[in-house]
Amino acid sequence: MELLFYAYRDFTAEPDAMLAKYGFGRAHHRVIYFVGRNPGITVSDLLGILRITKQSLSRVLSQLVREGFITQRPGSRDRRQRLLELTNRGVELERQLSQNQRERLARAYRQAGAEAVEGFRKVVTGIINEIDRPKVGRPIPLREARGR
Amino acid sequence: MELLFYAYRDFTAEPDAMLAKYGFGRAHHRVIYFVGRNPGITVSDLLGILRITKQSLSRVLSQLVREGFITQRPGSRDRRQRLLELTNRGVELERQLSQNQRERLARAYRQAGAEAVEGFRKVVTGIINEIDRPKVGRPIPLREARGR
DNA sequence: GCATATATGTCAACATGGCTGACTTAAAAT
DNA sequence: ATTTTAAGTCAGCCATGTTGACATATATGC
Repeated sequence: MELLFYAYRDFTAEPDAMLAKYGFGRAHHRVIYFVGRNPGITVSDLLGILRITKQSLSRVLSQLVREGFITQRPGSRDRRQRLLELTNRGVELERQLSQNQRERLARAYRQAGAEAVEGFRKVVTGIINEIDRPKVGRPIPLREARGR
Repeated sequence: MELLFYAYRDFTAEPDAMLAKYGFGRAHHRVIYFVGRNPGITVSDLLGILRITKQSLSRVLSQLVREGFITQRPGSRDRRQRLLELTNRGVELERQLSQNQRERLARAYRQAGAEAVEGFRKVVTGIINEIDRPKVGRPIPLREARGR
């Protein structure tokens, strides 16, 4: 428990500081990250990942759209949906924000060795609620292709 | 990065829900947890772990003291200090809150196996800032014994 | 085709837990 | 005697979560 607290504290500290320069917070980072990983994701799928209310998401998402980091386009199969994607600017910001975290992980992996990384992934996956484990590490299937 | 997000999200969800019944939040949990792990810790050491301002800490700490979960007593060597300890009530709440997390970790450990756990600990430790790694897993040395 | 359900968004109000800045008190250190 | 340190307080701000109520467009089902 202690390990996880410290790790999360240090894992988020530097991106948080960078985000502050844009007037953004950690919530913006999460949205950018998951939209980047799942181009074309729907609002409701994003809500399901973040587990926040749509009112909370709306605040940060509309800011990101307004400032040109994310675009919305209607779904072709279901035109109620607004599929989300990063703009070039969004991709750039994502890259910048994650760089620190990637480097931090890369260092930790290098020091610990491949076998330890394997164990790390196993345990961390085991901490996640069983229902959500299958979707980790894979992009959310596009609703476009999912049918209804 | 994704793994860590999901794991932390699910790791904190249930304690958060329990805390809400007491009118407490995650910040209270952190204080209770670290005071429980480090009986007699000083306010400034606690601030150093949590990395928040004393004004932020004060809000939750004084609530916990007022409601009888934590006691303060002056340091014997340095009487400016207020050493923090859980009351019986505090211990009980800590136990309750952490039970979920301990069980979750125990399940993950059991499924992953001892070797994976070893790797998990190595990698997570590597994620933590180097400067703080030594103190993880050990109680903070009491200032009483540390001298000044 | 009409009724209902769904995807998304919006307004308003509130709570939690961060923050800064300014200032106080008591005790320790020099 | 002066300065530094440990702790606390007051006030106000900001980010990000919440609930509840309601609006709009589109899809779906009978």
